[in-house]
Amino acid sequence: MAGSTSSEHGRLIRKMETIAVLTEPEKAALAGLPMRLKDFAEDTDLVREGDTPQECCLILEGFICRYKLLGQGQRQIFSFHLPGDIADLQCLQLSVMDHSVGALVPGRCAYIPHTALRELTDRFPAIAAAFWRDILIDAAIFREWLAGVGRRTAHQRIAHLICEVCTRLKSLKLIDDHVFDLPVTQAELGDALGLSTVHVNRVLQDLRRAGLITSKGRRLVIEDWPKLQEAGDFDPAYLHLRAPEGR
Amino acid sequence: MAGSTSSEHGRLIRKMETIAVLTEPEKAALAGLPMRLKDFAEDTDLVREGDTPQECCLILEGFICRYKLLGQGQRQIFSFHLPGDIADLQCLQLSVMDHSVGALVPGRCAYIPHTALRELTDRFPAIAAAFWRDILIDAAIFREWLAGVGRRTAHQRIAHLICEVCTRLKSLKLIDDHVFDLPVTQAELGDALGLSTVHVNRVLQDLRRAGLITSKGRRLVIEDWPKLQEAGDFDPAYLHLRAPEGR
DNA sequence: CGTGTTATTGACCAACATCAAACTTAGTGG
DNA sequence: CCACTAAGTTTGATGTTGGTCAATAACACG
Repeated sequence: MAGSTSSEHGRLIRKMETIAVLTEPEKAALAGLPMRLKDFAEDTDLVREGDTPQECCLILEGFICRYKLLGQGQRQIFSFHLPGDIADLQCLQLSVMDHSVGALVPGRCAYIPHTALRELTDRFPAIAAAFWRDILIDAAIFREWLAGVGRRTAHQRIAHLICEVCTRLKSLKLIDDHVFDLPVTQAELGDALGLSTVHVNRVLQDLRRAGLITSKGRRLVIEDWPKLQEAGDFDPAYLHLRAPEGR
Repeated sequence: MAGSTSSEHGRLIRKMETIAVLTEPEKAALAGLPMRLKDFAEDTDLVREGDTPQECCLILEGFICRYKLLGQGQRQIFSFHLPGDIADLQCLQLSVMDHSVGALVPGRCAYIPHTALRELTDRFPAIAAAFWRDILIDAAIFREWLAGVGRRTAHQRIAHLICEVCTRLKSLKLIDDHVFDLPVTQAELGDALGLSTVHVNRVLQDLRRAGLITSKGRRLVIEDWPKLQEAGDFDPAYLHLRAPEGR
């Protein structure tokens, strides 16, 4: 815990700052958190339904999702997570996982012992509050997805998701324009949005044809943000971002 | 804070006990919470999207839901709440509401000032933890609904919801068999499950014809729990109930 | 260059939506 | 106790979104 902060801890601190204002001692405490680093391959489960983990999993690099397999072998993806997110913060309070956390691309994460996190939240109520906020924002995103899958058309859902990911990347300062990687297959998009792969493909083509987006490989460019936002009925209020996060 | 506990506070304590073990001092503190009682009529909003409440709303009597209106005038219901639930616990941390809380039938609630709740959570970490747990369970229910709307058929979704409500009522000891009131119109069921009213109606008829349920008015009887549970792909694990809650 | 994964296409189909009307039920007031 | 009314439920006919299946084309990688 010298003066310098590792890039791993920096990721976490930057993320925390998108949801709360941190004092120097709080940042220092975060920077002192013990971390067990781990590289992971594509399609690895970082945590699995039924597990009772003793550590939380901070994403450092990559793109991961939370999901559950249903009775008939179908999959529902609940959320995507970006570097800086702690994907299983919930297991601090709910010991047994009711869903899994899986990597969509190779990446790197840091396991942080529950004991260290508990000590941190005991010493710094502001950090506890920030975690609490984070979990609530998580839930707000579930609600928004629920609204999408329940009541929005396939076109709206896909446009909405693209807007959401872009907005979150910007708030984390991982990008500053409307160009980013969406390292997700169309099948995975379907599992997140409650659509078939084929339909995802067709809708994406529509959005491209309409000039709202372009994409080569996983690189995605939002060509017309206002129209995409409108097409997706997207209002970022539910993300509860601290800073105004621009269009 | 005499020895006796009002029935209002009792409701809250009973609910809290479904998610955590409480000591006597903790129960006493809950019993001492200031409450502003209010009766409400059907179709009233108790809290509205965009509000920044200074009180939380504890349900004492009735059946309420959280919902959001979407761009095209459609409605998505996110959750149903039973007596004992604090429907907008989240506004303790996220000041502005991103959705509304509405009454489906006349009932009664108690508004509890945020200040009192904050003082409580400061003094009793176990209560803070219980609130935290409650919010996480809330999120788990959103995920389960998301999985339903995304990947389950209309028949599964409806069966699943009936199982869920019954299970939660039992955990709150508001019923002890498989008979209960579901004071919700078919239109409202549709808004919760992402279905049209007409389709809800037809599926309910199917479930009745198959002998899984019967209903007269809002009174619903689960005639064949094992089959209904199977039809709904229902596994109560996601509710994270403390006590084993019956078959 | 193969080889496996992902994207794209086409033909066809099913689940569920929409629209509109009729029927029930539960209140309400006389 | 009986009309009257409004809300909710049920039914039928018809339409559409999006699913399924199966084949082909594009890539990415060793």
